[in-house]
Amino acid sequence: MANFKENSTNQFNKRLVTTKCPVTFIVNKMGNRWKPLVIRELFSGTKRYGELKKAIPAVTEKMLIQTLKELEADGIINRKAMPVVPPHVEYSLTVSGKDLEPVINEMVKWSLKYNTH
Amino acid sequence: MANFKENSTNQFNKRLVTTKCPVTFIVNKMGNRWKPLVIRELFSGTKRYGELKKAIPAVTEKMLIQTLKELEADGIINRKAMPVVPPHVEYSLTVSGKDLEPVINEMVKWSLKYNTH
DNA sequence: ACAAGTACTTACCTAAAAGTATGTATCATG
DNA sequence: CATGATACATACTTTTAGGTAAGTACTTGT
Repeated sequence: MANFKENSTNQFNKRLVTTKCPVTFIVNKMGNRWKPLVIRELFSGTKRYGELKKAIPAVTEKMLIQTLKELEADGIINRKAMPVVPPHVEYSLTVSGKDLEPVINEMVKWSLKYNTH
Repeated sequence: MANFKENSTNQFNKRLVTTKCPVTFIVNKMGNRWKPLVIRELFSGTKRYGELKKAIPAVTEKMLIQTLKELEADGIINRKAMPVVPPHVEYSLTVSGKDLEPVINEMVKWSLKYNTH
């Protein structure tokens, strides 16, 4: 019965790298599967939940909500819920979210140059 | 017994996002836990395997090798093995690897601005 | 009474990423 | 003949990101 201590090491390393490496820091904020697509949608302005869902058909509701919650918790998007029924919720980029544009532009430039599909 | 087809969906979505989203494309190439650290070391010039290991103490040999293999397979680094004993292997950035510098600079800029540890 | 519409929520599950522990090849040197 | 030095390799294990399936809340319209 091997005495595994992987859990602590894994979490320790994750935290270590996230706090010490700025690249990993930003990747954690916007590098998951659906985050870039959501951010991209919001670059063109405020969107409702249903609009985001329609714009990104492959994402499940669970993953979309989860993605939105994380982006909100990280201060990248704003969530504005209208107290009406049926519900009406609007998502938009915060200042730091809009500030991702030059970063993403550089990333896209590199990808277009080196992705020879 | 639920008829799970997650595997195919997961892989399908991964492929979909990687091919359609340039941000995900580049994140897949250099966004794993240890890749940015290795790339950063190589920005300052060619390094031996042992030097990389010493410069990044937290990484295990397995993960370092795996990281180097992937970076090599993706054309981001070069591996030059000298046929001597004990072995002498040198790693360096390729053109596309060096081309990551402006991208990484933008990423670092954003992180330093918004990481209020 | 019940369906429609919108934005979620939750319990459960799988595959992929990361980590552990240990072993390998080769030659020079003491 | 065993040890050191260097750069890996491999079998196994855990954590986590992502996915499935199904349900909830609230009100208006029929």
